[in-house]
Amino acid sequence: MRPRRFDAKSGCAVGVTLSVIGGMWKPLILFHLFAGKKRFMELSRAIPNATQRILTLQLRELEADGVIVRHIYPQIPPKVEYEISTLGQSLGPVLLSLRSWGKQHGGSIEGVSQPHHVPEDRQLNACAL
Amino acid sequence: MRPRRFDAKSGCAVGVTLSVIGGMWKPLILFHLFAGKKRFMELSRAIPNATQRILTLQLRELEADGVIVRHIYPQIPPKVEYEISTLGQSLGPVLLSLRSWGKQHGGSIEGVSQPHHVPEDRQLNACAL
DNA sequence: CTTCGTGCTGTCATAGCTGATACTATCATT
DNA sequence: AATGATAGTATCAGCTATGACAGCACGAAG
Repeated sequence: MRPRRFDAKSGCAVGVTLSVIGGMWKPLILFHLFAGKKRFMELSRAIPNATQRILTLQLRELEADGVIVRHIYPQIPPKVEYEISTLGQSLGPVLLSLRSWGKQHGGSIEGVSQPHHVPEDRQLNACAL
Repeated sequence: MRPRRFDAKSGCAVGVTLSVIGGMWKPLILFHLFAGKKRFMELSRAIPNATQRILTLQLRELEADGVIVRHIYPQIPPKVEYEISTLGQSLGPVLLSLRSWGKQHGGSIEGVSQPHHVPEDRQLNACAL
């Protein structure tokens, strides 16, 4: 009775997938990692609106779900790289599907079509997804 | 700055799509409606774990997003039918994509693979999606 | 006259997700 | 000695989604 993240509780396969990609920043992270392995601070800079704490949490969840792999280099200063796993690769088409629907029909959705007055610091966030 | 439901805040198209289908019972509702138009109580009986209030809210959101259409028959007792809209039809492939990924890889995801002690009344919820 | 069915709506409560801010350890650089 | 970089933790707080429960308006059925 502990709703794991999203709606895995639905019990259906759709819920499973949503629980994996359904974090506030998960799609963003995934798309960045699809472009290649990245270090923690690279991701942090790429997604400035997510605090480091959130980023850590989301990365841990993605890792726990097996869609990304964490490589730790025991150096000083520490170095950690995140990489899409094989399982993560298989999420590609799903994310593309979600993206293309959002692109095609997003304009029809009210509350999204009017970004009215988006603070400039939020623009950085507007990814090319 | 009002996070509409899910992560439309992400600003990316994926977030738009997730904000549309990303409710606890939205996928379930959508799949039931894909099978044909349904009355409110039919949906309520088909998804017994969702309270009527939640069902109403989710249906309203889906309607606001334009993916379902609500037909009101001014009768006594009232009769309301919900139907997938044209826009909603276009969500079909997306949901199928999500479902097939969940089916294929859901087993690898920990925390989902062990439904340990699912109360029987929750089983009804386990849809064939 | 009381109950039932329908399609909601209102109130209250809770729990999880998210955010801001500060802090840590270690070494390199200045 | 002071600062910075890295990869996070810790703590506190709030928002939001979800849930349980009750009520309502209206007519039909008994």
